[in-house]
Amino acid sequence: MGPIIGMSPDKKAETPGMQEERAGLRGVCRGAGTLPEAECGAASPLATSLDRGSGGSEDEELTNLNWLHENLLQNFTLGGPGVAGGAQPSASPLFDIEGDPGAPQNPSSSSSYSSSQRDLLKSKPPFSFSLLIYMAIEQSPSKRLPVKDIYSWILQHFPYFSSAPTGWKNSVRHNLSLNKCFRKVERSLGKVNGKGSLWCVDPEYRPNLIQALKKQHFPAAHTFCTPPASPPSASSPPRHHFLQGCSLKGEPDSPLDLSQPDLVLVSSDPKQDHNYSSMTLQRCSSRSSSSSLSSLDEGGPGHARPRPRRAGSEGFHSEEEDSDLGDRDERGGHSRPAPHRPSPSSSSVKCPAGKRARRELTAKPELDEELKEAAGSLLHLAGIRTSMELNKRSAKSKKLNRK
DNA sequence: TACTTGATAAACAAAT
DNA sequence: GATTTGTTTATCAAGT
Repeated sequence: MGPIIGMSPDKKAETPGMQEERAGLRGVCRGAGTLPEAECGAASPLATSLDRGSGGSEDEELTNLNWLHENLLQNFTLGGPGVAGGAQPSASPLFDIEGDPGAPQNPSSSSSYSSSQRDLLKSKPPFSFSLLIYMAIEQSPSKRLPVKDIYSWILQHFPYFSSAPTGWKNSVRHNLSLNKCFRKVERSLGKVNGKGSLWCVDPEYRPNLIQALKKQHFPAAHTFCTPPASPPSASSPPRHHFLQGCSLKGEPDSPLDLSQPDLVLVSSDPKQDHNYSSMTLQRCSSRSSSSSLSSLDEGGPGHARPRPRRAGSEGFHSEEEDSDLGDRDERGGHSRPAPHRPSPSSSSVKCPAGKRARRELTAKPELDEELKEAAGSLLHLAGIRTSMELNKRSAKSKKLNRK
């Protein structure tokens, strides 16, 4: 996905107002989208272009993702009751960031938001479907949702889809099926209501998803900034209502702890923001063309190497893990078949049954805790590593820009 | 140019 | 039988 928009030209045409919105938001983002040093923490060695301040070029302004933050902020602070699937925004750090239910968090209903900002809500979300799904799932109390509720969540938070052709649902299902980050779990026994299974996030990939999410959301590298010791200053722009709250709340191991935007490296380089390939973190194996984060553990294009053992996915793990090797190696390590070319060996390569079997295993809560810890550790390590790496790149691109 | 990634469309099967 | 869900394949655009 390209930066900011990431949609095909025809899709650009679908949202003709985007450019104006972006232009309009530039002003907004200047004020609300940048990270004050104080918030990021002066001690952070990972300051990025956003933090570098207003010295950025016009081009940088156009390409920076601050407006995404705005969008995200707005979308995630939309909150509101009645999220399908039991997702309860108000109970989520994403929605009730500061634990203040009374806080005005609904920009769409707030007159303080410009029409362009509201329009932005109706523009195509700058998140891949994987991330949307991830957010939806993680927003649910049980961390698992049926497809239908994933639809609902997306619809509710990204009104763009309400008017979009229904193909997006197909894409959602497609992503769920193909993206290893998501796993299917059976509905709890006795609960026969509803079709299909529940979907949850594979803890193993949670850090990857979080990182990808952060990369899209928070280009400013406030990586590993410690949570602010003091409450947000009154001068903080609206955006920080989200961010600060995020960093204030936060159990370290909380899944999709967007309440910790600082935990994961974020590159300020727009060119990197959507470049999952730049991630050095353990990554999802490629499962398909549309598997987001799909090359996370590829080790390189076309590398059919054994996947690293899981750092802790026992929640979904079983003896099937053995077949999982085969499964994932076959599907992931196999890498993606050459584009536009049917894979002749697909019958021997694919192992949907194995995946199904694995997916049907339900997570064990006690193990899930371990997974969360493991994920947290991974996330931490990965964040440090990638941030340093990306900082290098950032410096490099800076050099190039000067030339 | 080749490759990766994400989006989209479509077809199909199974479940409800 | 219609709809929903899940899987798979193919194609395209954009970025590297």
